[in-house]
Amino acid sequence: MQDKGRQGRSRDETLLFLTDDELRNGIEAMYFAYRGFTADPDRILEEYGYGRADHRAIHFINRSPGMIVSELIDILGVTKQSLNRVLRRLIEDELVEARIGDGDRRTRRLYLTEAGRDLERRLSETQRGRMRAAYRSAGPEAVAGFRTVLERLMDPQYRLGSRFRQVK
Amino acid sequence: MQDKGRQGRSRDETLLFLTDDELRNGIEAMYFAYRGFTADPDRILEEYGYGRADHRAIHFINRSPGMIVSELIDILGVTKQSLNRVLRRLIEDELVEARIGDGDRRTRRLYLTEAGRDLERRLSETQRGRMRAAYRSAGPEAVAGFRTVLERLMDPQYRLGSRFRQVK
DNA sequence: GGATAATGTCAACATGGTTGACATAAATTT
DNA sequence: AAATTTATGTCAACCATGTTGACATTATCC
Repeated sequence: MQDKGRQGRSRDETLLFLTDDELRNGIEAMYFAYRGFTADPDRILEEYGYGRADHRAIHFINRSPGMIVSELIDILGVTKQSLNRVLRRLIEDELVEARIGDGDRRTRRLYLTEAGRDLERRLSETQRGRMRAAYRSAGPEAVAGFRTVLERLMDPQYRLGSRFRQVK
Repeated sequence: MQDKGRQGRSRDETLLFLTDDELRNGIEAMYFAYRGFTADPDRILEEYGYGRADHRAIHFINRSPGMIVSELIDILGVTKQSLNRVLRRLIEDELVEARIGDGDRRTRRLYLTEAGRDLERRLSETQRGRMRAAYRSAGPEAVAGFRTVLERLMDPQYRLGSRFRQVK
C-alpha cells in the first residue's frame, strides 16, 4: 500500500499531493465547486421555467452555431429523445432556430435567435462573473494548473484540443 | 467592451486568462471534467440499482461518521424529504446505520456498516484512481492551482477550512 | 405544560434522464 | 430503380431525484 502512488520513484516530499486523503479532498472540492458554479444560472433559468438541460443546449449552440442535432447529442451525451424534448421547447419559444442543412437536407443546423443570444448572455455573464472572480483571486499560475488538471479529468475526446478538430 | 474585465488596471500581458473566451473555456472544462469525474462511480452504482444521490450520502457519512441527519441535509443542500428517501433505502439495505444520539435523543447519528464501507471503498477507489492519474500527470504545482481555483468557485461555507470548524 | 426542534412520512408534482417502437425524408448503395 | 441506411422526430412508459405542503411523533427547552 505504501508503494501504490509512487511509480517506482521515491521523491517522497513532492508526492504528498497523491495521498488518499488529498485525493478525497480534491473529489469533494470538485463536488462543491461544481455546485457553486451552477447555482447562479439555475436561479436565472428558474425565472423562465427552464432547467440545466436547456442551459447546456443553449451554451453549446452558442459556442458552435450551425451545429447539427447529432453533433449536439454526442457532445451532451444524451439520447435523441431527451435532447428532442429540450430542443422542441426552445424552438417553440423561439430561442433556437433549426435550419435545414444546405448540403445534407436530412440534417438540421442549430442557431440561437436574438432572444436566445440574450438569454445565453445573461446566463453566461453570471457564470463568467464567478469564474472571473475565482481566476483573479487565484492568479494566472493557479488558473493554468486548474485547467491542466481539469483537462486530465475529462474523457480525452472532450478535451479542448480534440473537439472541433475533426471538422466534418 | 474591451474594458470590462480589467478593473482599471492595465497589466495586459498577465491578464489574458481573464478574457471572456478563456472564462468560457474554463466553464466548459468544468462541465466535461465533472462529467468524466462522475462517470466511473455511476457505472458501479448502476450494478446495485443506486444513483448519485446515494453516492453522495455514502461519501459524506463515511467522511464524518456520526454526523446527524440535519447536518447531512445542510451539506447536501437538499430537503429532508429528499434525503429521507435515500437514507431509508440505505438503512433498509444495511449500508447505513442510524443510532439514536446519546446527548440529544431526538437526533440520529449516521454510520456506514461494514457493507457500506465496502461499497464506499469501491466507489472511491475508481474516483481516486482518476483523480490520482490526473494529479500525477499534471504535477504538484498544477494540483495546488486546481485546488485554489476550486475553493474560490464554491460558496464560502463549503470551503475545506470552514466545514468541520464549528464543531458543535 | 407549552413551545420548539429533529426527524419521519405521505402525496403530488417537475425535470431530465432512460428504453423501445415506429414514422418520414433524404442520401447512399446495389 | 429499388433497397438500404442515416438523420431526425415522436409517442409512451418508466426511473431517479429534486421540490412543496401537510401532518405526526418524540424529545428538549423554557
